[in-house]
This record gives sequence, structure tokens and C-alpha cells, in this order.
Amino acid sequence: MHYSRTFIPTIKEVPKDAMIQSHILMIRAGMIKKLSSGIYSFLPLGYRVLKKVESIIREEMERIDYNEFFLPVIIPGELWKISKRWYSMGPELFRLKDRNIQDFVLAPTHEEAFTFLLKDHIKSYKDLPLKVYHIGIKFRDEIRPRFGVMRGKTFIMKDAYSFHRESNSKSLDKTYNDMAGAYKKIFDRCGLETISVSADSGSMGGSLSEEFMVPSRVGEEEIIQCNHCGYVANREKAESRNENISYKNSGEITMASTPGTKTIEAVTRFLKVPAESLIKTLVFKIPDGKFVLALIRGDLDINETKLKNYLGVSEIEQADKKEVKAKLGIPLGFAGPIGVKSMHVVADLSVRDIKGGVTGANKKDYHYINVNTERDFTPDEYIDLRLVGEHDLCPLCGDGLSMFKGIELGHIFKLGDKYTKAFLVSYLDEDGSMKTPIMGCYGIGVERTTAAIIEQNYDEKGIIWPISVSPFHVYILPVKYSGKIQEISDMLVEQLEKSGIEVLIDDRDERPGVKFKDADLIGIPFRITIGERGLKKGAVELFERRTGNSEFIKLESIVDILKERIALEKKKYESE
RNA sequence: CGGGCUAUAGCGCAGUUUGGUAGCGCGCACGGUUCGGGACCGUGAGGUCGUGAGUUCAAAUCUCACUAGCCCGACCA
Repeated sequence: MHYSRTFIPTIKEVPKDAMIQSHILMIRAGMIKKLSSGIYSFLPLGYRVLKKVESIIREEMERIDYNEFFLPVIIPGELWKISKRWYSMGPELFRLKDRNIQDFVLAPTHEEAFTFLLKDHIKSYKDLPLKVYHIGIKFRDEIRPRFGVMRGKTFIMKDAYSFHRESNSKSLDKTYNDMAGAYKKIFDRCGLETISVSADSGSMGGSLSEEFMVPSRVGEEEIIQCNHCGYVANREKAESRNENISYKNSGEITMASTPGTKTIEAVTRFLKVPAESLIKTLVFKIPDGKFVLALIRGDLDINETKLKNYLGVSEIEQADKKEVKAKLGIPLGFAGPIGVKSMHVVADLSVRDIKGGVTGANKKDYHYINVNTERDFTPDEYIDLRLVGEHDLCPLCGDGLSMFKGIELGHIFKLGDKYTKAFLVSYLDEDGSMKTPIMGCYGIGVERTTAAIIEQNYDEKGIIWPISVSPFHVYILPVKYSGKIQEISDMLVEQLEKSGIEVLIDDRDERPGVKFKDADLIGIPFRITIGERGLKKGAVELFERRTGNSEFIKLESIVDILKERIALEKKKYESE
């Protein structure tokens, strides 16, 4: 293609709204343009990359026998009412009405639509397993869109769904594992280093789930990893081994005056006790307006996701001061479990063994000391509520854990029968009995993957595309597009394109410096510079963006050499 | 939703403190000199100063309200 006729609006300045490299470079290279917060248009160069990522995904989906569909983005609200997500999803779900005042949603994901679509076609165990997917636009009214295309209000997702016989969970296991394998290949082929971590399944429902992450400073996920045995999990999900802290048996429980000590730190300082002997007490509010008391050892924090899952609610928030005081009569900062009757009390496992502990007395400026769990109070339940941190112990091997950040590119779930049950999907099994199929679902964020590729492949000059997703294979840079140089450039373009190589020729009437800068910024893997300097020797310059290597190649062999190099480079990103 | 910041030409910014009718760099157009790493000189086009109201003889500048965007926290591919 000719640069002069292609819309590639590169810019020199760093856009003020962009904070991370992938966002900055996508804008600077003329790949995307913002329409509104979290809503971006893809320009020709960006779209070419997007399509390449999509086709890698397609190839790997086909390879494991998934059928490609294309579903609408606007879905009757009725379907979402059947799955109950109309009620549970909250404001991130875009809702609208048609002229007949019927409810609709702009689909944030397609479990409902696919389940409804396939319901009529799953009648026999012979119809299973059924594996489907599509690549389409999704809508989520994100609380805070961020980092350009990394978290948008609309985004392209590859979402796949599988349906299986309920009695044969091995079928789901296999499909799930196949998908994990396909994801690994997809990301490898995009030139990405990913890791898979076990994750919380959130509002999707279902049991097991795994996320595919790219480690990155700008990631929004926190990943916990064992330095020893390979345990990896999303922090939301991560568990840890309880340390054995030896508590001494204490004397009688006593109420002590602790004026103004509202924080853990203040209490430990005032009473001269370690944080481990405190019983931290937090009041949470759940959607039905009820309050829950959550306890954890003073030096630890509550993992709200774990608490939400335990309570079976989609949202919780820490109750605010005034409300707690008004409705429960408890001064926040001095809350404690002792004597609490009106609220459900859950305790983290770390609380169970505390003896000689300290906790709020539900009275302003007073704490109880010498508190023994079980002797002085009994929570309704002990569960794991702990927010695992960097210095905790691996739940598997007891070794140390570390934490780093990552970008979540894909997520795979074993869904169970949440949707098939709600939609009354049933099939006749071999023995003539009526059964409900179980499901798996599997997503990849396409733009986010594209952004992550840049995040892992750039330098101070611009993007460095892996050839598998590069908008073009070769950038031809005629130092001056006229006379002999023009003739040779045109000839090269023709020959290369004839062999299926994608070429961008910079035929603009610009000074060479401008062309070099743009070529570096756009980041196409190979560049051929054609100028007097080389032609004197009957050669052109072949430059490799990633290594910075450059060499002069005889004109007559450049096409063959390029073909060879490109084939070699492509091979690195091929399946298997 | 809470906290912080911003809004002036296509992009990046100055001007706001101390009110006097808008400027710089890049980009764009034209002419010339240049031409293998974002050239130089000259000329020129381009602005409801985010929106609305108020104060004032006079508002980009002061006041109030609103809107949008960005960053930090709770959601997600």
C-alpha cells in the first residue's frame, strides 16, 4: 500500500491524556482515536493489527473445533431476566428500551444469547458436546474506563461457550483444558509472555476459573505467586497458610479505657500489644440493607471478594460511620464481636486461636482486653477471608509468596448449569432420562491483547511489532520517491506483493528524517531503505526493527532474502 | 460514587495571581533554499477561550452552577 494514500495520522507530541506506553504509542502511530471516555475508533493501521489478532484467535478456535457464529449486540431484556443478571448486574449493564417500551440490553457478554439460541438444538446426548464462539463487540458501562483501549466501555471480545453432558464432567474438563492450550498458543503467536493463574469466577457463576495474564507494571490485577512450588493465583482468590502464632492463655476479659484509639496502629501503641493480638472488626453493608460483621487478625486485611462469595451477594461496601452509629449504636473504630446479637458475624480462620486478644467494646474509647476467642465470643462461622499479601505463606508448600501486577487478557470458566438450568435446556440421555447440560465459557479481550502486545514490545522510538500481528511485513523507504529510486521501489513493491508479502511504501514527499521517524514509530519488522548511497553499489539497505541490525543487500537478491527472512520470522509465531 | 487535577487553534502549551478584547511551538497552505534520521527563511489561514448565568463601562481572567476529560481507590476481557 502507498503511504500517501493511506490514512496514518502519526503525531510527534505525547497525548496528554495517555499515561501508559501502549496507549501513547497507539495514538502516536495513528492506530486509534478517542471518541469519548473509554470509546475508541480504530484507524486503518490499528484495524489491520486487530484483524490479525482476530485471525490468530480464529485459527486456534477452529483447531479445537469451535464453530464461529455472529450474534447481535442488542439482546431482549427478557433473557437477562431469566438468568437473573438483569437484577444482579448493576449499572455496568447498558439497558435501553425500544419504541414499544420493551427492555433490551447491550450485551456485555453472551451466555444468555447463546444458551437461548442453542436451547432448541440440544435435544439428545448425541448433540453434545457443542462448542461455539463468536468475535464481537461488547458493552460495559465501566465505572472508570482507563488506559485507552485497555479498559473501554465497548470492546471486542472473543467469547466461546461449550455445552456438555452433566454426567460426563470429563468432557468439560477436556474442553476446558483444550481451551487453556489454545489460549497459550494464541498468546504465544501474538508474541506475548503470559501466565495462567487461578481466579475468582465473580458474577459469572460456576466453580473453576483461570485467567491468562501478562505481567506488567501497568496491569490492574494483582497476582500472588509462590517462589517455590509454582502456586499462582489472582490476589482475589489467593489463599495462604495460617501461621502458627502461639498465644498465651490470658486472664479474665476486661474492659479497658483506650481514649481516641480508632485505628489498629493507635491501639497497639496505646496498649503496647502486637497487631497480631488484635481482632479487627469491620462492618459491611450488603444490598438488602443488612449489616455483617467481619473479623480478622489485626495485622491482616479482609478480602472483600471472598466475603462476597461467602455471602452470595454481588456487592458489599464498608458501612459508613454515621450509619453504623445510627442503626447499630456502634462507634466505628471501637467495634467488636462481643455481645453482638443482631448481626451475622463471620471470622477469618486467623481469629480462631486468638487468646489474650484485644477488640473493640462497642463503646466509644473502650476496648476489651484479655479476649479469648470461643471463650468470650463465638462467631457464626469461620471461613477464609484473608487478603493474601506479599509476605504470607504458600497454601500448598508453606514457602514465601510474592506479588506482582498483570494485565488480564483472557479468562476461562467452568460454568456449571447456571444458564442451562435457568433457560430450561434439557436433553435425553442414553438411558432415556432428562438431563441439564453443563457449560464452560471462555473470553479474550481483543483490543486489550493488542495493547498488551505493544506494552511488551516497544522502545523509545516506537512500537516493535511481532511479525504475526504487524500491520505490514515490510516498510519500503525510498529516500526520495522519484527517478531511479522510485522505479526500483515500485518494482520491489510489485515483486514482494506478488509473493504475498504485505508492503507499506512511503511514497510521501517528505524529508528522509520524517520517514525514518515514522517508520520506527509504526514499528514494522523489516524496512528497506532505497537511496543513492546504496544504489551506487547496486544495493539497498535491509533494516530489522527489533534488533536494529542493518545491512546492504544486492538489489537482485533482496526479494529472495526478504522472503526468506520473513518466512523465518513468521515461523517463530506459528502454531505448534 | 469518594478524593485530586484539568478544560484557550488539529496537537502540546503560555496568558488567569493584578479584568482592558488572545499568544507560542508543532502541524496546515503558498513561495524560496534544502533533502540518509522529525530542515531553514518568508508570507498566510485557522479560536463561540468547555457550557450557562452573574459581577463590571469592560471577563480567557472574578463569582456561582453545570458538563466533559484525566489520575488515585471499590468492578471486569
